[in-house]
Amino acid sequence: MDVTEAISADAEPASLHQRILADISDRIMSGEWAPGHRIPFEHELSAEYGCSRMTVNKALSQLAKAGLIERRRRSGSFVRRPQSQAAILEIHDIKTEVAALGLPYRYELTSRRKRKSTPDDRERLGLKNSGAVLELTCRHFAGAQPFCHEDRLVNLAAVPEAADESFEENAPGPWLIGRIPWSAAEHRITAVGAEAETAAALNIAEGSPCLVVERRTWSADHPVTHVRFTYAAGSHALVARFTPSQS
Amino acid sequence: MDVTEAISADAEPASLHQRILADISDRIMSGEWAPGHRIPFEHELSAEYGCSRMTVNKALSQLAKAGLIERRRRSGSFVRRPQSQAAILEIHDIKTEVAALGLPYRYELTSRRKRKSTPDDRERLGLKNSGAVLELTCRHFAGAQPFCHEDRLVNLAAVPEAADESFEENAPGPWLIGRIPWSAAEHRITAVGAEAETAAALNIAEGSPCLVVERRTWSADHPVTHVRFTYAAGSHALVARFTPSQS
DNA sequence: CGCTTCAATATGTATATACATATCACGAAA
DNA sequence: TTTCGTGATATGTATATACATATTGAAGCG
Repeated sequence: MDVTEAISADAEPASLHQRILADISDRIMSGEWAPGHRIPFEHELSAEYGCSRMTVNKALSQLAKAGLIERRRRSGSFVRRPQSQAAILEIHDIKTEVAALGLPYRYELTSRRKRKSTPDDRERLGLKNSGAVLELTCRHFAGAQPFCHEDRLVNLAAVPEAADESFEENAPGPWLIGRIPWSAAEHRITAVGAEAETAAALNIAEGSPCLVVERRTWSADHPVTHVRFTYAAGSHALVARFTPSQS
Repeated sequence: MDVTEAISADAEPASLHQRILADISDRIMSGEWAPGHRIPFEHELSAEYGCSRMTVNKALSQLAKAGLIERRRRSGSFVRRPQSQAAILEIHDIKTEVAALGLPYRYELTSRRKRKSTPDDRERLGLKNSGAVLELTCRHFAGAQPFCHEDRLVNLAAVPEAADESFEENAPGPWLIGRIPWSAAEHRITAVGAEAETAAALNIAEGSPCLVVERRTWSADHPVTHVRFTYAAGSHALVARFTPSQS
């Protein structure tokens, strides 16, 4: 969640604890209360606003969860120095992404192989035991041009139904999303020079710069899938919205 | 942020509302409660757990803020379908990043120019009015090799003190962090082929693939800085942790 | 049959109260 | 002077209660 959620600069928060929260957050953002500053005690704020301590507590607890302040028993609450910046990266469906460009979308399956997992596969999936996996490569087109090359490994132990799906019509990404609730995932974003296979798939010169997004997904501690998306440089940018700090 | 914040799979949450929150979140994650499912009413849960409605309310409110459920008056609370996947991208300080590689860190200022903002500057900063800006370019080294090229624009209207700082010793990033509380930022991650200037700065061939991270920062609606970090491909990867759904 | 009205219901917010818990400061004992 | 204990203090959690508010479903009326 974004945890912070419209924390400041709102028109007129309806509820009292939201107003208190916004007031304090504004004073921190404006620099009036610098990092390290002790904000008034709960009982002081409750007196100031003429409300109960619980109401103030609700506001301060949310500020603490948002990482704006730090609460210390017996000492009070203090403005925190934003420490580890965290950005919220929204991962869009490729189809909608292409649609946003105003171009017609097309999906094409390039290859589909079922096999016993190799050590390399297990490495990619973060799998310990051997088992069957499904490797899919495919292309996503924006108009006539290939937009994205996808190389995906699916753990058939976690998603046995995938063995019965051809993926000639449906891209594996949306198919999996609609089937598996996931609890965790990990992204890795890098730049590479295109290798022969992806260069051919994307219709670009070998060695030309590409953006690579790798994603590993777990559902309840079981590895589900690993996917590597490759975009030609310039065709794609990842955009992230920022939120100040997180615990 | 994370609102979500350690929402599930914890050892043993101390407080009751945290336990309720974790229980529900687990049932959603496991798929037991599919999207659209109506979770028990507050009064039912309070009966089940033998606690007051306020305690249940606290848990459910947090789940709603985290985006896992949707609450509707008179109807109840429903499991939401994760819509836009969002990943939390942690942005680390370059110095600590290099330190994590076990290499000695060095910072070097390449250029420093103060000027009236050009239209291009205003475009980069998202600035309407003209005003003075400071452009800095610098390099971050990991061992003997240049690790990152930084090109930064600082809005002097928002940070006048920056005009008096030489930035020969201190990198502008940490300097700004310690001075300006920010409320929002926007990231853009792309891949490019190195241009002449950055290729020279990074000691790589022109046109070789690079990862570019651009960041625009606001403090209380005022543009503060725009920075473009360029890393040679292979030297750097952005890693993001996933959280399911967000509002 | 369609419209309005109304009451029932679940959530949203706020209160006063209570006790738990971590921590700091001060003073007593070694 | 150092160490230990003890009380004061601010936050953390939970409760029972109250009323506000949005929404739904059903009753009542034209």
